[in-house]
Amino acid sequence: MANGGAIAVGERQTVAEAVYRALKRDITTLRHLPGAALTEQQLAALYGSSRVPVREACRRLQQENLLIGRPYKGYTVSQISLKEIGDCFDLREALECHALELAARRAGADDIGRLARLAGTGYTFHDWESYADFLERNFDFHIQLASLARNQRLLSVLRDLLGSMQRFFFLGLDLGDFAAEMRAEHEELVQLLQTGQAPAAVSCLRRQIRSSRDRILRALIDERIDIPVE
Amino acid sequence: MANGGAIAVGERQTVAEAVYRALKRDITTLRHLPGAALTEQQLAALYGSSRVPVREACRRLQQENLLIGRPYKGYTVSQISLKEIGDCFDLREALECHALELAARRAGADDIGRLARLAGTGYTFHDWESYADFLERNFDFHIQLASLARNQRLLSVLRDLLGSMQRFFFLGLDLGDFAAEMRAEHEELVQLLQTGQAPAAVSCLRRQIRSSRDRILRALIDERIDIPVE
DNA sequence: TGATTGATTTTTGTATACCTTTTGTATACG
DNA sequence: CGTATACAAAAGGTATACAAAAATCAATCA
Repeated sequence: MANGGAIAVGERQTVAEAVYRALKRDITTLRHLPGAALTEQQLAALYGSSRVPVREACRRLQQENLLIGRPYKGYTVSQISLKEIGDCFDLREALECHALELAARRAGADDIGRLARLAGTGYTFHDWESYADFLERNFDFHIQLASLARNQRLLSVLRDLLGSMQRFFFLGLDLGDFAAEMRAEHEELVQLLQTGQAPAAVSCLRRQIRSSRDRILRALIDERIDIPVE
Repeated sequence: MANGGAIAVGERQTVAEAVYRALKRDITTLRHLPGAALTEQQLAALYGSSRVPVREACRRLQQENLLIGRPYKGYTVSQISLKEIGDCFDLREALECHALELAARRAGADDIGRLARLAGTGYTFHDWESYADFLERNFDFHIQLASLARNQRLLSVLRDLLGSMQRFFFLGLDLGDFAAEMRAEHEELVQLLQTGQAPAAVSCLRRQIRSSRDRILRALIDERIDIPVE
């Protein structure tokens, strides 16, 4: 389930919320490419509303670092740079590993069971539709993992961070078939948690996050995708 | 905030930005108490604008966890609970300590010098005006510290987090005179950094953050301030 | 020829009016 | 007496119109 923001599940669907979701989806699935220039009017026409809900959506995405708005100039989809990928993964590692350390002390067996059910997901290589689906499940897995720590604030920060990193993964998925690899990683992690090996689980997670970063970077280099260093 | 809400020189100031700053200041200085109900109309009248800029400010503060808004219902100033204080300090410790570990590897001498200049600040006990000033400088100190890590994303997350924690400190300052203590802590930290003792600096920072949390919690208990557990 | 200035255009910023949703209340009905 | 329903009040949600700021471009002057 997407619900990327800190919004309650049963929330009423307002136009602003719909535009936010649609725009975020189009950014993370690279329909709006990094660096693309967007104006409120264009977006209002594209998503079929007036400027007001569009504006609200843009402001939210701006705060999530997916859009950059400049006064009286319009919005630009954030660039993906090597440095930004590195920064995000570094922060992610710190947050998730810390969460997992807490989780090992606080989580119950049923919590871990719920996690296990989210672990076994994959995707079909070159099936563009299945990417979005997989990324959503992968997102849920990591959020569920972090929620074991029972720290709402940490969870909300991680939600935003992972949300803004989705498009990195989207880039990576199409450049190599990692479905089996990632699935195995998830299951290994769950196994370690279920058998109570907390420190091993943390270093396992750390290893996985780093290899996830390296997969993306390697794929970018191999395919000669040209993205700015900084 | 440092200049009492006056317009910074050379800085672009829209009405929405002004309302945002003013409202945030009034929330962090406890002029709007936790749990207070606010409506867009009230705020528009209070800050002298129409509902549109107020709305934008409220959305930003909502995303920063200072306001809670429910569709068609209005806004509520976020409650301060013991659990939330704990969560925030825990997250802060993870973020700042991680930043400091990176900083020790990446910072130059001039960076640390800039930090040293921000360390030596205090406040006057029971001088309400000096609290806001001190908190602003303290904020700058910790942001400057984290910026040594050269991770923009981490910095931006920490900014939001510390911003939403300001009112905790505001509560704490009025309940005890910690000016000298905090100043000494800052200077000890700078000293360790200048002499290149990275691991000692990290554990020093960790100790300081925990004692900051304990000061606040102890003050709340001593003064029999009644805040919800969760 | 180059720079400067002023009009024009583009785009966001703000105010206002109106719509939708929610909630509370009063009244009628079982 | 309780419940249901309808209506009204309150609040945010949305659309539209207009203002203000910034960029652009052309015309003019040194």
